[in-house]
Amino acid sequence: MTRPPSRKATSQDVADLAGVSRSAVSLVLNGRGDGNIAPDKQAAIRAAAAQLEYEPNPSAVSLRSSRTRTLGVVTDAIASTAYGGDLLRGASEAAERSGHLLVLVDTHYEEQREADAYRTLRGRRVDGLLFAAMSLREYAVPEAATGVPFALANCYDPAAPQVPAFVADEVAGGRAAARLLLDAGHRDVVLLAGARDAVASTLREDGVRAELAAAGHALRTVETGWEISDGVAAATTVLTGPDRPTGLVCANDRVAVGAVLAANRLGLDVPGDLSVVGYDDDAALAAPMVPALTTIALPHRQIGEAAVARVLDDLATDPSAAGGARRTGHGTVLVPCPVVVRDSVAPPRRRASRQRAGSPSR
Amino acid sequence: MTRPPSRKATSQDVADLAGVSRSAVSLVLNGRGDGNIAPDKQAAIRAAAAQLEYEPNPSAVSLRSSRTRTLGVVTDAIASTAYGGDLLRGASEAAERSGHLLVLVDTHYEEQREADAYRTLRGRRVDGLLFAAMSLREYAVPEAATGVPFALANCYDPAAPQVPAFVADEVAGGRAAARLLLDAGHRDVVLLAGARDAVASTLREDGVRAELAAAGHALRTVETGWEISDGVAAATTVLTGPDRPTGLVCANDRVAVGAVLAANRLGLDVPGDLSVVGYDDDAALAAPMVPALTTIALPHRQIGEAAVARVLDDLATDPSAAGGARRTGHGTVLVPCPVVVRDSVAPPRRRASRQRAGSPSR
DNA sequence: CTGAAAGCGCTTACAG
DNA sequence: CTGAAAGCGCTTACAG
Repeated sequence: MTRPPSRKATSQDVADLAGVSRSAVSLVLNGRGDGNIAPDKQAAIRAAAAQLEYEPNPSAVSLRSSRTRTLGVVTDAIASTAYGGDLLRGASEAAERSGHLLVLVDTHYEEQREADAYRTLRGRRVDGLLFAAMSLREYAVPEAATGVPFALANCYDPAAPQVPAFVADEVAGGRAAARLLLDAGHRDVVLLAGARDAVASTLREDGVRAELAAAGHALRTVETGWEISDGVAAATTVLTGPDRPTGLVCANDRVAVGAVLAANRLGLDVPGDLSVVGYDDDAALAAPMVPALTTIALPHRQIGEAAVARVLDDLATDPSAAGGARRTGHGTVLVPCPVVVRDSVAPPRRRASRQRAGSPSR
Repeated sequence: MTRPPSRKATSQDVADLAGVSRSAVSLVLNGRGDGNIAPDKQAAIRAAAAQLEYEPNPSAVSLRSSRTRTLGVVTDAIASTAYGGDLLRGASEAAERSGHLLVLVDTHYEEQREADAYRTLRGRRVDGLLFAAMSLREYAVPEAATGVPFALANCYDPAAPQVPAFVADEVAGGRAAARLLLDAGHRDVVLLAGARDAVASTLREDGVRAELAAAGHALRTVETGWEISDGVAAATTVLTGPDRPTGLVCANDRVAVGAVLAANRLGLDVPGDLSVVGYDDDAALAAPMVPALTTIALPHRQIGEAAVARVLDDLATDPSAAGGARRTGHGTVLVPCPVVVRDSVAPPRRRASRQRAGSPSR
């Protein structure tokens, strides 16, 4: 009891207090007491452990087990985006449930840092590895990431389709976005498509086009960027041009905000004169927007959860995994995108004459 | 050389390959070779280490040194916000520079999770601890956070002023925001103040008011929330009421976006008819907005960096810190908020008659 | 049913 | 200048 309070108790301290050996302490605290240790001694051990607030030294446990109960997460920039946090949240909750902790390295898109990140993490002897992308993209799994259970979140490697990868079902999301407008009665839809070099925009466009086509309608597409300003510019062009559409599907919520902004500046009301569908369900933008944005959510949290679950599963399945996982072909899994209905979609107003600019509807 | 490639090399492997003892390997690789080990043997050891890609097992090192080279970060929700990422980025870069890694636990504002978070992290024997708040607030340092170097980022404990705390200088930020408008020639300024219960809004308001007062002007204040929709509502009221101001200081960029939205709906141009200053320099909003928002940036990255540097410093200073830090009174440090000039502020238009709604200025 | 011993991989006195 | 030994805290065969 003269142990200074600042020093953490060891199993020896517990053994001394309970009057048993360290082995007994270990057995009991690891649930292998029954049949090995007398019940009263078990109770004494537990009591001593509780009194001393004993927690096994993880370095010692790791040294013995060659497991660190730690998962490495390398991300391209995910800690710097609002919805990236959701992915991390799903991941860390899944990890925590099984007693694992996440160690995060953010590379901010710098190639050099990425190589270092894997090296650092492997050096730390993480039990598994994850690469999480800020937004959907292709990703070439580097050599440094192999030899340990590994999964991809929000990205996939076309050259290594057997690597477990968890991505949003963007095509279905695009279909859902179009369906929202179709169900409200829109026929005349333009897609503010985002940047063409992003795979998400291509996939979403495929979905929107397919759904519209199935209903017998053509789709007009305008390539944009991903920012509010891109939405303003593109929407201004579309809304002042010929054949003004009654509905807009936007590449993401930021573009949708830009579209609303542009509409307002032109004296057009959303959703009265124009319906707008966003994408992402960005917490800072979609719900708080006026009008609140109807949008397609990205299942980032589930993606994070599923990716960690997979790594943990591989770890449990393959006892030798910590030293070099063998993976069999499993491939990419598509996680559905929930539809979030709010206030930016309404039936198209009967097209009479062009709405007069300058009569804001509220 | 028959070592399977999946097994990581140990110092024994290196010693065998170099033909020396493990001690020699340790000495050389830890920079204490000179004067102890013959130069040619040193070279042999380094070569062997490189060839085997030897990396010391961190569990073994930790067990011996009782240092994990790991810092625990508990956050209230920081991983779920865009600018929270900046804080984490600053923190992890500072940590990395000295060979430390960050382990992050996000509590999502759940009290219970917070207690668990500290417990988990302490159980992992982190060398130091940080609490990082998503936005400026007071924070009662819990018992579980003591006994190890500790710092607060983006928050402070009024009951424990000696705890190192790093926060933005919001008063100076508020002054700077007002100064921007004053310098452009505005006299008639309204503050869309955010929620009154937040300490940031109070501090910013003090700054704005002080700067205006020093110039001989009064300040009108409207309490709002923090979201786009709050900005829309408040700005609509202010802009349609008597004594329409020529300049608006907004509690944050989201409110500023709402203010611009409201102005546009009323047919008012920003910055032609109304100047708007934001706060936060939110990456998704400020620069991409149309017009790009002039705003006051939050120095989140520096805050994260400084907090980690402080913990690391305490760790280095106090050799017994890992087991129970003794801290002397240091208190809170204010980090300045940079001014970011973009396009949402202009000189006030000579007040003639009210600008006609419905003539968008571009 | 229980305790003594070995060993995970490292570093640091301590002998030679 | 170098190697053998001890020990960090744990768990798991292995004797008793």
